[in-house]
Order: sequence, then C-alpha cells, then structure tokens
Amino acid sequence: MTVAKTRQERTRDAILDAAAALFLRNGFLGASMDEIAAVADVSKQTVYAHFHSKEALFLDVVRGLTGVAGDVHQEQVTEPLDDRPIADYLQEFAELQLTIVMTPKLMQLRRLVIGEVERFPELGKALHALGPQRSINRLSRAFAHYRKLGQLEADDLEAAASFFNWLVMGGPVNDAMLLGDAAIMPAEACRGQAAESVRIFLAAFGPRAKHQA
Amino acid sequence: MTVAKTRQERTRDAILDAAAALFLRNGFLGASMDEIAAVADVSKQTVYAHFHSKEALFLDVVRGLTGVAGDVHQEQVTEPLDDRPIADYLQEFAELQLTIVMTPKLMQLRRLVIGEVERFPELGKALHALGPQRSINRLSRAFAHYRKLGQLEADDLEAAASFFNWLVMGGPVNDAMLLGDAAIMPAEACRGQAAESVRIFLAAFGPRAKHQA
DNA sequence: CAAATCAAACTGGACGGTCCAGTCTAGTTT
DNA sequence: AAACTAGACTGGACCGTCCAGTTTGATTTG
Repeated sequence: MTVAKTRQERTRDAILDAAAALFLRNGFLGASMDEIAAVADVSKQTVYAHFHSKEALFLDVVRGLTGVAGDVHQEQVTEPLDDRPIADYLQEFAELQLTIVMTPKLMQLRRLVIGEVERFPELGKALHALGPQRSINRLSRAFAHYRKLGQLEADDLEAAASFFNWLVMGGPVNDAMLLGDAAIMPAEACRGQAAESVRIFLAAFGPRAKHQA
Repeated sequence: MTVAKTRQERTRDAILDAAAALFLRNGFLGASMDEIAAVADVSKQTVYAHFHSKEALFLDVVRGLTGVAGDVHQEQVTEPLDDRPIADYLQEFAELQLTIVMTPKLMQLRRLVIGEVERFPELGKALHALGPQRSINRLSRAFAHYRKLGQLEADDLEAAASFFNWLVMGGPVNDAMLLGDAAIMPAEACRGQAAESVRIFLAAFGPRAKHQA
C-alpha cells in the first residue's frame, strides 16, 4: 500500500487518465496526442518519454482498463460453493454481474475495443477472456458443485453457463452497445432482470426440470 | 424490377460498394476518400458529384447496409401464425435468425456502428430498430398468438421475446464482436444452438411450465 | 541547518514529413 | 450536353522529433 508516488508515476498516471478519457470518447484515430498532452497538463515530449508511440499508449490504456475491470469482477463475486440453494447463488451472481458490468466506463471500453477489433485483435481476445469468458468459467465451476448436489441437471456445464450468462446480460449489453450510455439499465431494474433470468434458467436446468425428447 | 441501370446509377453503386468495403474494414476515420475513389475505379471528383461529403457518403453506406439487412430478415422469416406447435416455429425462427445474422458482413457492420455510436448515435438507433428490436417485435406478435392457443404462458410478451432472442443470439453475437469473423458460429452448429434455446425457453414459458414462487 | 549542487524530469514551442478532405481546371467519353 | 477522368492544389491536422531552457527533489557541502 504505497500511497506515496514519485513524480514520474504521478505524471504517468495523468497521461494514462487523459488518454483513457479521450480514447474512450473519440476512438484510436479520433484522439490526438496533442490533445492527450493538453488534457494531462503535460508537454508532448513528456508523453513520448513515457510511451514511445500512440499505439503503445493505446495498448497500455486499454489493457489497463481491461485488467481493472477483470479484477473488480474477480474480487466482488462471492465464491460459489456453500450450502445455500442454487437459486440464491444465481440471483446474487446475476445482480452483481449486472451492476458491475453495466457502467458507462465499461460499456465505452467495450465499444472502443469492438470498433478496433480489426486493428487490434488481441484487445478483443483479452476483453473476451477477462470479461464474459471469466464469468462463464466461474459459473461452470459453481455448476459442477450444484450438479453433485442434485440441484442442477446438465450435460454440458459450460454451455449451460453461457446460456445463463447471456440470459442475464444479452439484452442489457446489446442495448447499451447500440443505444449509448443513456440506455444503460438502471440499478433498480437489475433485480427483476436477474430474478426472471434465474426463473427461466432453473425451469430448464433445475432439479425438477422436465427433459423433453 | 428494372435491371437496366443508367450510367449514373452504375457509378453510384460502384462508389457505394467500394465505400462499404473500406468503411467496414477501416472505420470512418480509417477510410480515405482517395482510396474509395481508387477502389471504385472512379475519379475523386465523381465521388463528390454523387456525395457532397465523406460524412454523407458514410451515412448513405451504413443506412443502406442496415436497411438491406433488415429487409432480408423481413422477407425470410416465415409468418408465425398457423397451427403448427410453438416448438417448431421457434426452432425455425432461431435457425433462420442465426444463419441470417451471423455473417461476416453483418458482424462487421455491427462492429462499425458500435464503434461510431459516439459520433453517429442515430446509426446505432437505426441498427437497433431494424435488427434486434424488429426480431423481438415479430416474436412478440407470434407469442400473442400462441398464448391464445394456450401453448405459452407469459405476462410480458415483449420481455419473453427478448429473453428468447438473446438466449439464441447472445453468445454467438458477442463472441463474434470481440473475437472477429473467425469466431462466427459455423452453420452446422446453428441447429443445436437453436434447439437448446428452444428447450430452455419452453421449459420456462411452455404450456406445462411450473411457475415457481 | 542552510546553501550549493546535480541529475532526472519536464516545458514550450517549432518543425519535418505525411496524410487527407475537399476544390479546381482542363480534357475525354458516351 | 451530361457525365466522367486525371491530377494538381489548398489548407489544415497530426505523429513524432528536436532543442534550449526550467523545475523538482534529493544529496552534498560549508
């Protein structure tokens, strides 16, 4: 917990913050190094002392944001395995997921990365791995637990996890992608969205789910 | 069905095709008018004779692609209302939706529009209205029919339609967004994805769905 | 303790080279 | 005559570099 930062670190952070704001708003090509320097209140020379090119700065910014997002998720989500019923666990998981992911900053990051997938494919892969894939993996592990307890019936756990994840996130995320931050689901609506997703999922995979031919 | 086109129309189409290819690959800022003219095999002056600015050309291109996509969808999807069971209808709907939507061109259009939502919000709204929203509306109407027949139990038809839509499309679309065209779900996998989505949905909304507290 | 010193970090602005949107002109095709 | 071509040109933005000078903060020295 070193709160003390050297001048170099403070300057670097100022540059990264300014760059993040401008890249998120204007995209890679739409943001200029001059403006980044101006917003960071730093000379352009200093920017290039810390990052040897616009591309390097962009990659650092996006990887930083992606990593932070992944970590917040990692920390917040409670460990799945205890003795409470699967419905409780899924409800909490879905609500947390919605409140953590459906924020302007994360939606802007997602739009930025998607828009630049052609130019920077590895950023897309990274955001996928630390975002949806991580949630699905975590769910899969929880599902293995609940299957042993007889509270869940599924052959392909990862497929089931993916279906649950997109049942919860599909609508909200895709609306936010196309309609902008104003369409981000309000916090009050998360509980209902989560509850209905859980109901649907457990009707198909819950212990008394009727399997049809 | 006028197959004959004037020279003007042919030139205009060549420009639109070239612009579509370059905008889809490089984005709005990444595509240059010089290159568009070159690919269209047309002088730059001619480009400006047809479209008074880069922005106007971009809007025409994206609106054209969005409209075509919406129309293809409109034509292909069979009208919902006849006497066959809901499971059949949903299966066909889901398979069609997957095969029509999960194409490189449409995924590139989606990436382009998402990346430019800040600059051109109305394009995002248009793609939303003619894409997901149109599917959901169509499903809602079918659901009203099936609810009358007692084959479906749901209070909020539009919400149910949205859940079904994202059950089918959520995973594939979001993978394609972040992982690129190589991650587009192969046609063979569509049938299985559709079938499992239908099973899950009907477990929750089908006639013998058990409603839990 | 206070003054002098010193290296690293930063400033501010100029500048070269490139690219690009959009215009203009003079000539060619259909 | 209308549509198009070829290419030069303008004005401006932008990346990345350069440089002479200043600030910062820690260390050394009187």
